[in-house]
Amino acid sequence: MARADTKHVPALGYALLGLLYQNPASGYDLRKIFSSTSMKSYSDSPGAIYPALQRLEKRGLVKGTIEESNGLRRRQVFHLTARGTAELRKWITQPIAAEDLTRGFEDIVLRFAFSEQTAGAAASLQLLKSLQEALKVHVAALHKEYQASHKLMPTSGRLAFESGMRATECLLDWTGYAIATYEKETHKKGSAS
Amino acid sequence: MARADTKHVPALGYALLGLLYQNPASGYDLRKIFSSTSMKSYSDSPGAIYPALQRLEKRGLVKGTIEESNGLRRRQVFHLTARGTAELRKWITQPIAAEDLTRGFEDIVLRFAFSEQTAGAAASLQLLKSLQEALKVHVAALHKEYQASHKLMPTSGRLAFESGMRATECLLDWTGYAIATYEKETHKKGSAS
DNA sequence: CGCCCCATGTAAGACGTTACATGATTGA
DNA sequence: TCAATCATGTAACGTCTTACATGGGGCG
Repeated sequence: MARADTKHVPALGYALLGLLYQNPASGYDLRKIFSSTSMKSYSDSPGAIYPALQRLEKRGLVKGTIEESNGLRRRQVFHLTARGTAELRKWITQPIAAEDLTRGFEDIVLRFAFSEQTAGAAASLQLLKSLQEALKVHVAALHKEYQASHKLMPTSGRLAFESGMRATECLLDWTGYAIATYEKETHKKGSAS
Repeated sequence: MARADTKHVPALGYALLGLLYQNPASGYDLRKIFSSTSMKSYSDSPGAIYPALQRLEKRGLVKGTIEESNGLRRRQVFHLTARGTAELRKWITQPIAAEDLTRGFEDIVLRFAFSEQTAGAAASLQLLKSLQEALKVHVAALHKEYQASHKLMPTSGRLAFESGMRATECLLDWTGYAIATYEKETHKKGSAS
């Protein structure tokens, strides 16, 4: 049994963990999820998924069980181990750092997507609020940089910069909407109990 | 001199080409641009940039000239070759495919950012219109998928999906704004000439 | 002298891409 | 029988990350 804590797990690994938390699945099932749903940002190629599952198994985060019964070729169905659940939860509930925003928002949105089932609605809400604060800071920094440099840029460069600002502001708006959605739900539950 | 046409150039390579088109620069200069401006999505680590420059030079897309004169350690300043300019222009002006939208929009925005200086305002406008059409199709597909699956998702999953839709719609809005900006400029120039 | 900035580079390892290989079953 | 689908895997290759190495110059 290998240690799971020291080594870095890449984004694809967490995507797999999150899906396996919902239902146990084979590599082939997971590939189909990536290729058929809008999770196309993750690779559905066998050369990515099967080695990734092997690594997760080596680290003790998932466990595969061979399913010989059915008529077709043997299938190996993976499910999360306790360590896998813990690792997933740790990834999701960790506080949002400024660096998390520098290279795209996909990882954070993925964390949020899995948060409710894995760590509960309270954790989802906390994640959203943390993200909202981080985004406010980030948007302010972008505006500052824009003020300083927009006059020096060609039109296409300036517009490209604006596209990044708009995308960030759009996500910030979304956090407000998502927080409102969660607070409404919590309120309903609160009044019902 | 190696052939430049057959092999794939990664995103970092194009980012370097685009920056070097604007001004010749050393690896260190380029690293500073990546680390200090909002182009932080590209790696500023020496282990990424120096090998990338070597590869570009091997392919004949850039040429480095050593600058021994100044007091400090030797600097190697790179500039684009004719082939490098051609490759950059080819990358920027190629039509937008549906797959270009599946994994984030960063590459396309980068293409647009460099388009005006490299290929002219007409090319920028064409790129925007092509992007606008592709995004319309993509947004429609996302809506369709949402209709089909949103009832089955937990709240956080549904909201995460919505965040992706909003981001895409936001970029679509931006294309409209950017096109208007360019058409206004063209109009000005047109009436002035 | 020690430390930081300039400036370039390499080595080990991890990860993803592409392409290929294998093998069973179903259906035209 | 040929193709497609199910299902798993490997090998070669390219690239990125992390960490280390080097070496000159200025400054306290």
